[in-house]
Amino acid sequence: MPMGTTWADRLRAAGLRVTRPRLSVLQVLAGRPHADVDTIVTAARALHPTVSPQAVYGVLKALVAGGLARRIEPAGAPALFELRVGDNHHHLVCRSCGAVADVDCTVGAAPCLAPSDTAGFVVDEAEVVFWGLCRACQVGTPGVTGQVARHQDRGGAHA
Amino acid sequence: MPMGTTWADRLRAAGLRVTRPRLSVLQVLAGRPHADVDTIVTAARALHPTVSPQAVYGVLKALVAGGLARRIEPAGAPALFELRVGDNHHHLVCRSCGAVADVDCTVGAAPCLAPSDTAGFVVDEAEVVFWGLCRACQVGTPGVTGQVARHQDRGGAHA
DNA sequence: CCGCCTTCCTTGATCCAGTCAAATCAAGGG
DNA sequence: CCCTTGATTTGACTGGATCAAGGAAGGCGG
Repeated sequence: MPMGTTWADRLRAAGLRVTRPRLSVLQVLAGRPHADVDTIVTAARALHPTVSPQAVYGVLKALVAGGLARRIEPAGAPALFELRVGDNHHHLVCRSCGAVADVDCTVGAAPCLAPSDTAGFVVDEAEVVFWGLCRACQVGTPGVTGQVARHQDRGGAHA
Repeated sequence: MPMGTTWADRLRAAGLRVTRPRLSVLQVLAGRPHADVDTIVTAARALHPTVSPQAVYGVLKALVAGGLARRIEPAGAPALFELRVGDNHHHLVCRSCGAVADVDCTVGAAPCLAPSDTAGFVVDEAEVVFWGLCRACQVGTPGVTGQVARHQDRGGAHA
C-alpha cells in the first residue's frame, strides 16, 4: 500500500462516497484491528459525535461490500471488523476475554484449504478459528490487559 | 459405541435424567445430523407434541454440557447441533442454502491445530469451516435438497 | 459557482435468536 | 409411596442486527 494512499482514495476507488462517518469508522478500525460495532460506535463518536449506530452498520456493510473491510463472527460473540483484507489469514480467539489475534495461514501450501473429502461442495474459502486463552487470561486476570479490554469485556461473560 | 447402548443409557451416563423431551431431541438429531433449533422443535413435536421451544433450548444446553451433542455456529446463521462428538471433525457449509456436511480432519497430525504463531495464546481447539456451494446449488437450484431446504429459507423469509 | 440527482445518514420501528425467571410437573432414590 | 431434586412450561425480556421513511450532503453537470 503506497504511502500516499488515503482512506478517501480507497473509498473512491471502491466506488463509495467520502463521508465523515466512513472516514471515522476507517480511522477507528485502523487503530483497533478487531473491533465490534459497539466499540466502533463509541470510538467513532470521538471523531464525529453525532454518528448513529445504524450509520455505522451501514458504513461497515458498505466497506465489506467494497472490499475495504472484513467481517468475522466468532461463535457466541457479536461480529468484529478488520481492515486486513486480501490475505487469507485466520484468528486466535480468547475464550475468556474475547481478545482476537491474527494468524497467517503459513501452514505450507494449503492443508487447511483442502478438506479431505469435499462431499460434492465447491469450496472457495476456509475459515479457521483457534480457540484458547490469551496471555493475560492464562495468568488469571481475565481481560484486563489494555489491548484485550478493548473488545468489550463481554468477556468472561454473561452469567 | 456398543449396539446395546440406548439414548437413555447415555443420558444417565452423563448424569442427566431421562425425559421425553430429551429422548425426542436425541432421536431427531440422530436422523438429522445438523439441525437448527427450529427444525428440532418442529420435528420433535412429531414425537412429543407439547414440547416447548424453551424446553428444546434447555435440552440442547444439557446435551452439550453433558458431552452428548456439539453446537456449531456458522457465521450469519442460527446455531446447529450434531451428535458426533469426540472426534474433532470440521464442516463444509453451503453459502447458498446453508447445507452442512462433515469433514474429517485427516490432514495428518495437526497442521490445522497448530497456528504458526500463537501470539501467546494457549490453543485448545481449532475450528475449521469450509465455505462454498453444495452440489445442488452449483447446478442452479438453491437449497432444494431435502435435508438442506430445512435450514434456510430464512433467506427469503419475508416478502 | 450553482443546482440537481444520487447516495448516504438520521430517526424510529421491527425482527429474530437466545436467555432469564417464576411456577408447575415429573424422575427416580429412599 | 413420598419426597427431593431437577426438568419443563409459560411468559417476559435482552441484545444484535435489519428494515423503512424522510432529510441531508456528496459530487457531477451546467
